Amino acid sequence: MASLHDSETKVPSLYSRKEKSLGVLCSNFLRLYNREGVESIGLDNAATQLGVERRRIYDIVNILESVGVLTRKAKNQYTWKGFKAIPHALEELRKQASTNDNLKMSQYCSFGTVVNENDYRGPSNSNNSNTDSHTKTCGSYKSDTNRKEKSLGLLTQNFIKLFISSKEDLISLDTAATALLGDVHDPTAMRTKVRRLYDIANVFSSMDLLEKMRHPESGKPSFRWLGLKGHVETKCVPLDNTINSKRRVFGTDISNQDDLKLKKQKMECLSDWSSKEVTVAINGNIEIVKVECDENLPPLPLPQRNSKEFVFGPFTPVVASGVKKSKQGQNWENLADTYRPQYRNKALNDLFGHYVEAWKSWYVEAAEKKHTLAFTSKQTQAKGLVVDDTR
DNA sequence: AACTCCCGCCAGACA
DNA sequence: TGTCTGGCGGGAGTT
Repeated sequence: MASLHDSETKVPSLYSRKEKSLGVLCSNFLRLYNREGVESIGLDNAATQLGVERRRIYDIVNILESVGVLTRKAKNQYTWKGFKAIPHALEELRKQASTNDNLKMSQYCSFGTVVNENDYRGPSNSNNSNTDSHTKTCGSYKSDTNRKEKSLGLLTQNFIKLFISSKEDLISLDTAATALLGDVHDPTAMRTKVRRLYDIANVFSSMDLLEKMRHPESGKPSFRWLGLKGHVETKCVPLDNTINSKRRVFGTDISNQDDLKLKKQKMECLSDWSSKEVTVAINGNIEIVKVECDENLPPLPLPQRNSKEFVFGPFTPVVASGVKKSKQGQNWENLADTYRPQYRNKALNDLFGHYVEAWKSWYVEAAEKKHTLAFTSKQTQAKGLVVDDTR
């Protein structure tokens, strides 16, 4: 019996699963709050503004909190710290990963014992004394600890630590789940853990902290840690070839050299985040550029305000190949004809392409009409002359 | 078929 | 007791 939910009877709906993804939600969240003047975030407000359920906001907030982007202030209230807080949070994680006695750094770390009441004081408080309500007094501590051990925030931090301390550059979520679960061989637990890792990975991917690709050997979907520096470099696509972007197309291969280079970067990400200079690709050349890394660190999802070379955020267009920086007196019509920004966001790219095509066809149509009009007016003029002639 | 991950139930914490 | 928080896994969409 066909139901309304049968695919055959489904009207082409406007519903898009992708539009509801945590990654997209995170991008929207950051666009909403990652700007000057934002200090406090209300969860209700966020949910309303973004048009999503509160439950989804908790997911985003917990993940962002674990990398220091915001901190819990009170019930329903968070303090916006911004991306400038990420370096410090990651440095803390790196320290924890390197000093924690419980960490067993074999091929992958076992994080099953990372958490104890001393280690985990809530996602964001690696740097504070934590008077937060997350820290409970003895009464509910035992049961709470168990809950905390499984929290998304902690899982996020351990996930990051896994990348930091792992010898592997690419880690599949299965591998990560196994490492994070310890010796548990429960398929249900595995599936649950992988689900959560997908959530985290989507958020980090949208922030360009993480990159998804296929493992060259196993062919399995895997993730590569980019970090902030990787982020900056990833954003700066060599102008001579957009395909050379560090952001690979899903499933493409990685050369060993790339692997080595990026692995090196991975560690540099953590030590150099406070650096005032970063390496960027400008017009195909690698250049050192000064940046304000602290309070003036450019907001991630917003287009760069000062530098033309920096490209931040998933919606920022990437300069197409062969297009040099605009010179004075440039032929803008030619530029419009040859230059099409390559939006990283496929939807935007498609949309832009659509508008370009529409504009072109409109232009052609208009030109034709103009031509026809001129032609017919000439004809009528000529006819008029003829008529006059016949008069 | 495997991968991906949205969605919302529901239990525990909190006011 | 009502509300907030968020772990969890079913199952639908995507590849």
